[in-house]
Amino acid sequence: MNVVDQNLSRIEREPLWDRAHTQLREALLAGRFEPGSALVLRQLADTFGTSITPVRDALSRLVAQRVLEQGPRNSALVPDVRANALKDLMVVRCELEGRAAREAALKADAAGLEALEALLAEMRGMIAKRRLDTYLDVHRRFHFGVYAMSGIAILVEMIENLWLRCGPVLSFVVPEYVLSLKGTDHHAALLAAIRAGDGARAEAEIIADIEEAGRYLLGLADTDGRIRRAG
Amino acid sequence: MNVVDQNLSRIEREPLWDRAHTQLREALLAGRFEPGSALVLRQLADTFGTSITPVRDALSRLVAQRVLEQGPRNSALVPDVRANALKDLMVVRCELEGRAAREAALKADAAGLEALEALLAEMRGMIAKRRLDTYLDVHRRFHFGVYAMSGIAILVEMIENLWLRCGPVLSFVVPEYVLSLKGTDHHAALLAAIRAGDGARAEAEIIADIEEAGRYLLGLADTDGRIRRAG
DNA sequence: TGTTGTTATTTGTTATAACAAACAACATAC
DNA sequence: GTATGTTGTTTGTTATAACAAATAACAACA
Repeated sequence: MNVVDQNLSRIEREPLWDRAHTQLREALLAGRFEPGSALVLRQLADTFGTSITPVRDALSRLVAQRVLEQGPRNSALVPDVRANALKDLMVVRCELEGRAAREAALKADAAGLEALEALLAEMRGMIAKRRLDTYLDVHRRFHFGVYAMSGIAILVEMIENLWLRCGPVLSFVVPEYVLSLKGTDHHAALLAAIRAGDGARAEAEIIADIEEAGRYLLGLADTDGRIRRAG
Repeated sequence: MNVVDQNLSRIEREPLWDRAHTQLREALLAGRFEPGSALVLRQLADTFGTSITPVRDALSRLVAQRVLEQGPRNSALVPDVRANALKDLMVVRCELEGRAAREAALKADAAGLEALEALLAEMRGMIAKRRLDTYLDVHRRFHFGVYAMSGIAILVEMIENLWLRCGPVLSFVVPEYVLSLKGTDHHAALLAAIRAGDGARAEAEIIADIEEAGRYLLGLADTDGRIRRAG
């Protein structure tokens, strides 16, 4: 078997548990599962059209990654991120993403800066055109573009995990929030700081960005600490 | 079935995959697997006396936690932590453990401080009596005692993962290293800073502790970046 | 000698069935 | 009426077999 065939078969023969893993992750992020509800093996197997084996595999991985919670009887629960948990997640995010931004400022190269600039412009365009559904995606690429610039793979990986654990809550920042931001564009300031090689300022900007969004989300919480979509 | 029986059955009926997961984790930490080697399902199933199903479950969880690496054909590989990877791990450890120490200084209570003091004394005693095999265990309890004091569960959990990912390398700090430390006792200084409520100093001490051990381990690396036991 | 094709073995993946604990609904006894 | 026991259902766990891809060993051929 030659190299071409190898690549072909590698693409078309993605394991079923991998597919299930990805689909579950996306559904989580999109908020298609009710927080606190249990994910049932046979039920998911039906919707995926597979046996329970790959589903069980995907769920156990998700639980191991703390993306899902472990309920009684080793069942997998959709995490319900309350105000308290979100606050803790934000603390760790500030710490890790702050460090990543600081490192990025030290290691920035021309090509990387240009790519980030393009993403920033794209974000601006989407806000201007009110394309808020796709804004989040570009926003995510911008953030992780910065983190990847740190050159520390483990750091990026752990930040990805944190974003996943914030769950659908992260998507709540649109649409109201983004539009309400007039003066402070932390993203632009972050990029400027990185370009200037100013690690401390880059860290401060990303932390400001995270904390601002965090305060907004926490403001959405009711007395139980449950966070509801603003729209 | 009454409550007593429930608890009994809950204890004696730990899932097989959980057992395998724990045993594999401990073996990893103890360095009983050769770095870079593949963990084979049927082989491990034989040694555990089970079918491959629970073993597969345990391995997939370990890979999801990044404690094991994912090799070709979705096989699970024993990670071989080289100098480069260790350096990155240390960066993230400094960031997270530094923050945890800082928070601990703000939230310390009398009972917790007393417990930490006892652990510190125990560590001193073990060094004095050259009981270096059990030293590491107390050392670990001291560190995580501090982190737990932060009150941020997510932070503690992520630090645990980092320690696991450092793998057997962490155990290399004994015996030579600990005995070579004369003047600087970062652990005592850390505890003093926490007692004084001085978060910045607590963070500085834990970072110094991590970086000192890191420098020692990096000094053990050969030209390939492979780290070998000093003893 | 070096390359190629074939076969046997290894090894992860998936479906399936048997199983056991937990849960819910319902009936029975006091 | 409340408590208790029974039964059926749900649901995660485990063993097993069939499967497919990769690898290794080896034979055949140029």
